[in-house]
Amino acid sequence: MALSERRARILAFIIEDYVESAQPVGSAALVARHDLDLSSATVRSEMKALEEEGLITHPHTSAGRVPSNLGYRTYVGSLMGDRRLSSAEELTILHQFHQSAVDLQRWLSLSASVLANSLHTAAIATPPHMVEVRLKQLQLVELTEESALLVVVMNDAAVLQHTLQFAEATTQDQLTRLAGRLNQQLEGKTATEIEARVPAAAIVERQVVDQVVALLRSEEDAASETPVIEGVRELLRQPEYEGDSDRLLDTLEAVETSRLQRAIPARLLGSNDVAIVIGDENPAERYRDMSFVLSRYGPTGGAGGLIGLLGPTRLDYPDAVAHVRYVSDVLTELMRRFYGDAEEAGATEEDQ
Amino acid sequence: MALSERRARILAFIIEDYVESAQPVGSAALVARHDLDLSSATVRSEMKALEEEGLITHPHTSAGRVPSNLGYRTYVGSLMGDRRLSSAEELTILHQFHQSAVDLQRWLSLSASVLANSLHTAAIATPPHMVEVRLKQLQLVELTEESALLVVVMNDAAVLQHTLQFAEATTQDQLTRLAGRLNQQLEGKTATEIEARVPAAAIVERQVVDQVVALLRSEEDAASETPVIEGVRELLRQPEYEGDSDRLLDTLEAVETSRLQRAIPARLLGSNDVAIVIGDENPAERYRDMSFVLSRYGPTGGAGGLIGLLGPTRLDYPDAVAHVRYVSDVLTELMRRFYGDAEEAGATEEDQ
DNA sequence: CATTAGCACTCTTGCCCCGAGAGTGCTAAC
DNA sequence: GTTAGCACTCTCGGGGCAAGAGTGCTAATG
Repeated sequence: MALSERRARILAFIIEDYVESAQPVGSAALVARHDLDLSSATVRSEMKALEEEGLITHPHTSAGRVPSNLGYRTYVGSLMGDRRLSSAEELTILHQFHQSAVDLQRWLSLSASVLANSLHTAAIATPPHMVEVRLKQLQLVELTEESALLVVVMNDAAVLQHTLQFAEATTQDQLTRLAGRLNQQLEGKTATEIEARVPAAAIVERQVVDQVVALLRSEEDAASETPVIEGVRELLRQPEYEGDSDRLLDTLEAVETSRLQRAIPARLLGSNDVAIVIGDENPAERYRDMSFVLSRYGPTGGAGGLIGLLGPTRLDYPDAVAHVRYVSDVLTELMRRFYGDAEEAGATEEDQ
Repeated sequence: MALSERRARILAFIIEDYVESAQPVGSAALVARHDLDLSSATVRSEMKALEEEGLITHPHTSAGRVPSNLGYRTYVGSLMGDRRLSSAEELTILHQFHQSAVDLQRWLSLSASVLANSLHTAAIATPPHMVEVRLKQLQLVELTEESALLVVVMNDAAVLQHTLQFAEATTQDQLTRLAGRLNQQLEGKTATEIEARVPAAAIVERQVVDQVVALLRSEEDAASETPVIEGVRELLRQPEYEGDSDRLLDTLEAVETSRLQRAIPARLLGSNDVAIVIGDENPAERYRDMSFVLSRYGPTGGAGGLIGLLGPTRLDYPDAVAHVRYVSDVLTELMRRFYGDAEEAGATEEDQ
C-alpha cells in the first residue's frame, strides 16, 4: 500500500511541522507554511486518507492532525532525507572532544552532553563492555593491619576496587609480594579461567582471588554498569510534559532507571548502525510514549557500549540520527586510537 | 520576647499538623485534632498574636495558618522534642549496613537511600574528603605502546585513574620499575610536598609525577567530588510541587547540582553536629524555599564528608534530625572500624 | 478578665455557561 | 480532480455564582 508521492509529501510536512511546533497541524496552516499549490480543501481530503491508513490522528474533531507512531515509522523508514551534519557542526563537536582529557568516562559524559544539547532531550551513554573481560593487573594496598584495598584493572581499561577484611594481620610487604605473584599467574585470564585453577591454600590468597573473579564478573555483567545520563531536564521541559506533573515524574523515573539493553533489537548489538525505537515498538511498557535513537559505539568485535537519545516520540529524527551517528563514530575512533582494537591488543600482548 | 507556654504549644501543634497535612491549619481543626481544652475562638486570638510575632502567616484571609521560616526556626530551636530513633528503627537501619559490602561508596548510597526513604525527600552524601590528601600508592598499566593507565590510591582510600599519552614507546616492564621507584619516593606525601621536589629529568617520569599531583589536587578539591543523591523523586512528589512544573524542574535542577559546601555554616565542618538550614537562611538563593538537615560524618580530625536531607521547608525536623544523626554516627563508626582513624593511621605508617 | 458563642465578612474553589476561534467534512460548482 | 463555501464540532478562556472554610470582631459569661 504505497503512498502516492503527494500524500507522502504531506505526511512529511505534517510530521516536520508538528515536530517543530508541538501543535496539531491544520490544513490551512500547512498550505501557507509550505507554499503549496493546493487548496486547504485538497489537503484536507488527503489528510483524511492518511488518517484512514493510520498514519495520523485527530486529538478531537476540531483540532489539526498529529502523527501516529505508524506515521513516524513510515517517515523514518522511507520519507525522511538523509541529514548529515555540516562540517561546521562536526568541527564544533570534535573540538569539544579535543578539549577534553583522554579519559573514557569524560568522553561518555561529553557525548551524552553533546547529544542532549543538540536535540534538547535526554541522552544516554553506557560504558563500554567487552564480550570477554580479562584481568590486566591487580594491586593490593594496606589500609589497616587487617584490611586492604584491592584494585583491579581490566583489559577494557576499567578500574574496580574493593575493600578486603583479613582474619590475620598482614603487612604491605606481604601484600605486594602476593600481588606480584598473582599478577604473573592471572594476567590476561577471564573470570572463568581463573576459577578453573586449583584453589589456593592460603586464606588471604583465596580471598583475593575470589574477589578478583567477582569483580571481573561484575564488569562482565552489563546490567551492573551505570550509564551516564544527561539532559533529563531538557527532555522534561518539552511541551508534552507541561502541566502534567504525573507524567513528568513517571518519565523522570523511567529515564533515570533506564535499562537500554531491553529496548534494543538484538541485531543492533553487533553493528554500529543507528537504531530507532518509536513509542510502542519498545518492549518495555514504561517507554511506550517515548522514542529512542541509539547506536552501538566502539571498534567492531571489541569493547563497545551504547549511546543515544531518549526523547518524546515527537523527535527530530533526521537530526537525531545524524548526531547519534556522528558522535558514535567519533567515540569509536577515539577508542581505536587510544585504547587500541581489543582483538589486536590482546594478540599483540601475547606475541611479545 | 519569650512565648507563653500555651502559645508555644499552639505553634508546635500548627507546625506538626501542617507538616503532616501540607494544608493550612485552621483554629477549629487544631482544637479537634489535639483535644484542647480551649475554644477555637481562643486559639484564633493566640494565632493572631503568633502572626504578629511573625511566626506564622496567612496565605489569604479565609485560609488557615502556615508556619513562617521564623516559625520553623523557633520550633527547631526550642520547641521540638528530642526525638531519638527506637531500637527497632536503629536495628532496621544497621541491618542494611551489615548486609552491604564493605565499600565506602556503597555505604554512602545506602546512607542516602535510608534517609530518603525514611523522610520521603531527597538525601545527599558527599564522599569523604581529607584536609590533607596523601599519596598511598601508584600503579602504571600499559594500554597501548604509547599510552598507559595511571592508577593512584590516596590515604582516604579514594582511587583515581588517568590515561597518559607518551611521546615514546614504553613497555610494561619499564612502567613497573618506574612505578616502584616513584612509590618509594612519593609515598605519604601531599601534592605540595611532591611539587617541591627537583623535577625529574626523564619526560615520562615528569608526566607521571605531574599527573599524580593533579590527581591529588583534584581529590583535595572538595568541589570536584560528585555526591550521591537519592530520593529526588520522593521530594518532587511532595505536595508543594504538585501541578507546578516550573518549580518542580527548578528544584530538580537545584538538587541535582547542589553544592552543599556553600550551604553549610563553617562551624559545622569540624564537629559532627546536625545543622539545620531553613529556607532563606541558605546563602544561595536557589535554595530559598528548601531546608537542609546536614551532618558531617567521619572520625574527628580524619577524613569526613557531609550527609543529610534536602527537603521542602515543611519538613519533619525532629524525625529528620534523629535519622541524620544516627546514620552519620553509623557511618563514622564504620569508617573508624574499617579504614582506621586517619591521624593515627598516618602516625602508624611513619613509625614503622 | 480571660474565655467563649455567635455572626458577619472575606476569600478560594469548583462549576456552569457562553462566545470566540480553529479546524474539519461535506456538497456543489468549476 | 480541485476548490469555494458553509455548517458543524470541539476546545479554551473568562465571567458569574454558590458552597465552604476560616477569620476577626463583639457581646455575653463564669
